[in-house]
Amino acid sequence: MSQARCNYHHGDLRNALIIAAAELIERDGTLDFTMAEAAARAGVSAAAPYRHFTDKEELLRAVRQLAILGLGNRAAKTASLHAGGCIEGILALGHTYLNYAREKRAFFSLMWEDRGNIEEIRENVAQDHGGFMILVGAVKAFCEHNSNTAIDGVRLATQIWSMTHGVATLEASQLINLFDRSIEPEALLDQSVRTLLIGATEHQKL
Amino acid sequence: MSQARCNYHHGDLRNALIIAAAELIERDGTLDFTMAEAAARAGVSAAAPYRHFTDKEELLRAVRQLAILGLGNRAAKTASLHAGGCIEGILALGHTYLNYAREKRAFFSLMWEDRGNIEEIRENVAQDHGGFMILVGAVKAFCEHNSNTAIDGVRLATQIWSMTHGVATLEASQLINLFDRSIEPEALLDQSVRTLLIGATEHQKL
DNA sequence: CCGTCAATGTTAATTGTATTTACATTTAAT
DNA sequence: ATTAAATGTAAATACAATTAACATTGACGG
Repeated sequence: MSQARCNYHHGDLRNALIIAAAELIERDGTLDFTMAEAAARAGVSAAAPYRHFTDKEELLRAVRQLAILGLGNRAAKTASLHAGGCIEGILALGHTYLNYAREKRAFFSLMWEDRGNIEEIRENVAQDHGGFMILVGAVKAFCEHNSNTAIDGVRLATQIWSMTHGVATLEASQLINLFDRSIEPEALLDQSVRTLLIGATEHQKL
Repeated sequence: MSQARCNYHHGDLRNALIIAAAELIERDGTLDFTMAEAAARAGVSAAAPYRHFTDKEELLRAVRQLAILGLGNRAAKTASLHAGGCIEGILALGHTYLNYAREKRAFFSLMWEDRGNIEEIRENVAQDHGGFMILVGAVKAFCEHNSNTAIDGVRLATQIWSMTHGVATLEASQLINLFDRSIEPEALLDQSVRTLLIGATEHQKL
């Protein structure tokens, strides 16, 4: 049943198509694979995908979910490697994000790409919850370790996410070091995040 | 000569097409206008555009330049309204960026969108020079006013750009306040930028 | 002023890809 | 076993980009 195609029916075409699409995106580094290509890769005819997705958009959205999940998983793995509350864990999450943007450029951009359905993106990102919540957890732990309970963890995490997202997107477009070749994205990000964290706790002390 | 179409020849079709495309993008909020639509809006046949652009990509790139220029102009205007060296001027530049991302969502995303030609984006952004350099100028002035000449202005400006870009892109996707409805993008950005600026000068003092 | 070329338009293909239609095969439930 | 729902297939369709073949215009040398 969950076997590959025996005969006429595929058995798990929906997922096979998502994977095929992901592979094509990965291979070409763009989102413009054709439905027929994805179908062929899954071993079915060009029209078959329409039994599972109303259109290419919907398939793309499914791949997007996969991409978001993928980043969330990496984040979880990274978080597990660091003691709670230490600044290094937070920095490592940033590196994970940055590396994902580099290694999976097409997926990364797909995640945020507006195909006229922003609500969809919000749902996906919120649904996952994993990625961002992992960061929130790490930030809150850091604040506690620094006797700072007044500043809101979600707010500080949002600042850090924004910073990281900015560096990652600019880096993905090879713009981050456009005006200064010597800038290294991770170093720049680390320094910025440190400043944000320390700044947050210092303001607290005032 | 630079008049609108008298008869057969348009006179300035290239620019007319860029403007038509920009209008369509603005109107629909997406990049998927058709060449025929743009051509019709410029009052010519569907094939005419190909005398001026090898393909839709090239037209899109021209619009991108326009978009980058547009942001640069806004930044220049903003900068002119503030005394050099004051932190408010830098914050105002951030607001300008953020507003551009909101008001011209499709243009804004077009600026960074990878259509397989990243080098092109780099050239456009570098060429303009205006936008980023305005920020660098403001940051350097701030550093001087704070007797801080050791930290590199370009580097600090890159941090601020990244932060701003992150907030702007997340806001454009309506994600910035996904986990905390009460977050206001400008306030979050202001706070972050202040922290980065102050952090930079304080580290300097150590 | 006239003839010719290059530039720029036009209309009518051509092509590639998404999507739909009409029909076929399976599966699953009664 | 029979039949309805699900899932495939092959053969249209529809649309948008792009190209081809032909037309008009303006500039320029004679």
